[in-house]
Amino acid sequence: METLAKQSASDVTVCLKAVSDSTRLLMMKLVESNELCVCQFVEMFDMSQPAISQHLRKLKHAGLVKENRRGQWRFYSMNKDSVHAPLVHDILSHIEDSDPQLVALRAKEAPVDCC
Amino acid sequence: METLAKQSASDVTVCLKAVSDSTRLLMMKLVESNELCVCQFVEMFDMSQPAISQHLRKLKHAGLVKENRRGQWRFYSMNKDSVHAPLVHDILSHIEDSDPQLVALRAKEAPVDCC
DNA sequence: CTAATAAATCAACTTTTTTTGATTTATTAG
DNA sequence: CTAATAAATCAAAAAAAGTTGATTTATTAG
Repeated sequence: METLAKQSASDVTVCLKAVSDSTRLLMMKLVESNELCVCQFVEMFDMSQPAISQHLRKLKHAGLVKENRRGQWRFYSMNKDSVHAPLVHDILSHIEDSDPQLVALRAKEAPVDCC
Repeated sequence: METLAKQSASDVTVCLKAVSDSTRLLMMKLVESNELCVCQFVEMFDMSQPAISQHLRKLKHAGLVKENRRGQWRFYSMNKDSVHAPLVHDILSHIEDSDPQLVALRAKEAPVDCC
């Protein structure tokens, strides 16, 4: 539990709304330690590209992830400078590493040039 | 941050969905230290009785609150025995006590026989 | 320049969530 | 028992969120 950097209830709500969807919650868990590109998310979650982009847009809008363009790819990683970062970190710490969904996703992690 | 009692990602999602609404998030904050009845919530949030009941139903369904009947009133308080309790506690700890919405709600806290 | 690829955006559609008004259930007081 | 009050439930309406297919933008490779 982060004791510093408390936020307003409405800021906390913004963060919770961004993360209260299982796709986006898992995205945050994956991106906590990794940088992933859109095409990798598409492969891992087996979802359409626009659907993945919309989820990433929500996370980016809430300031939870940052975008990094390299070549034709856009990489996403956790924005550790966000006001929400301590809260997100706390939330993610409640997910067990042995979680079956998470394990399955990581097993499907393809190389960047997957697409 | 609770280090014990980790949960599956889908359990965490259930908890986050319950709490990712500003009314319900504030309800949890109020109920963390207090026991409140439906009519008090109605007064404080200035919402219809069925709307309040539906929010409480969601929180109860997720196991976040427990109901206590006394006379014609039903009191709600945080369910500290829930698997989600440590996560909820962590989330609530990110809300500043000086939060204007929270302060306004507490100022409106009426006695139990308000209705 | 042209073709190919990655990913954003957009509008339409679908699904889920929230709110409302009406009704029902349950408890208390007379 | 009857009247009054608290709060749940229900079905319908409204609002918000998620998904899809098509299109656009941008970058890279030839």
